[in-house]
Amino acid sequence: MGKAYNIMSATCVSRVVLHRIGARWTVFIVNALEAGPMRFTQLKAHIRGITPKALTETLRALETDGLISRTDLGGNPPHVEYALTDLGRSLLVPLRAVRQWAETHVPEITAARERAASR
Amino acid sequence: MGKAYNIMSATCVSRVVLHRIGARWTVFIVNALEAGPMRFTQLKAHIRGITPKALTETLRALETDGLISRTDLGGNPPHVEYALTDLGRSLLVPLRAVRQWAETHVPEITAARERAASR
DNA sequence: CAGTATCCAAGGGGATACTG
DNA sequence: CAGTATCCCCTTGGATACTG
Repeated sequence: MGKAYNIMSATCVSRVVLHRIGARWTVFIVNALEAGPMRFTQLKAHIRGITPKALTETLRALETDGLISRTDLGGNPPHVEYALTDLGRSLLVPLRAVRQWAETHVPEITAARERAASR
Repeated sequence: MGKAYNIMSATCVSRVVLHRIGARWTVFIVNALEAGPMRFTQLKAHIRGITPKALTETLRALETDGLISRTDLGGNPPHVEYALTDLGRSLLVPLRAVRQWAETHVPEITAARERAASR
């Protein structure tokens, strides 16, 4: 790993990033926001199966790390918009690399699993 | 996402890959094996803090997906070697992209967290 | 609309001890 | 050496209902 960071540390940022990316809903949200800002309910509708609780938690986590922004436009009924920050948008690059890899190697992974299952 | 795969599916391979990468010990093992094959105890010593249970589980999972190979060389005491497969080695590429991103953006993430914490 | 509040189940992961 | 076997905790995440 990079000499400046200790990958074994629980607080190592690489680790945290990996973990956040691997979290249940992160990529869905980041991906949804790639097209532009979205409101809470829009996201909930777009990401089928997510509960408000999970959506809130993931949004807060992403906001904490500066990957998305939350803008309260006030009014009644409320109007809140979530958007990718520049930092969040830059994350799309490595994310695409992973997805690319995953899609390229689906056959190999599937084959490996079937081999493992039939044993 | 790629048109051929349904990312919302629980069994979507992209999802599983992300999850596996994000798992606690995966990157440690993959990274350790980059230098060459290793034995169980070598890995355990190299990856400080890992318990035999966690090591076994992660190795099995990686083997199931065809990312590493397990070779029993027999004998007594036993001699088992783990190595990256070609597939596993290819995973190093997107993994490096993520790490690169993480290390590049450490300052921004840290700053965002401190901003979030002081509120 | 944009969330909170609860409750609950599953399992990931750690600590420790033991074995073929 | 290369694992198993337990036990236990605690976080993640789902379901459901409610609110300013």
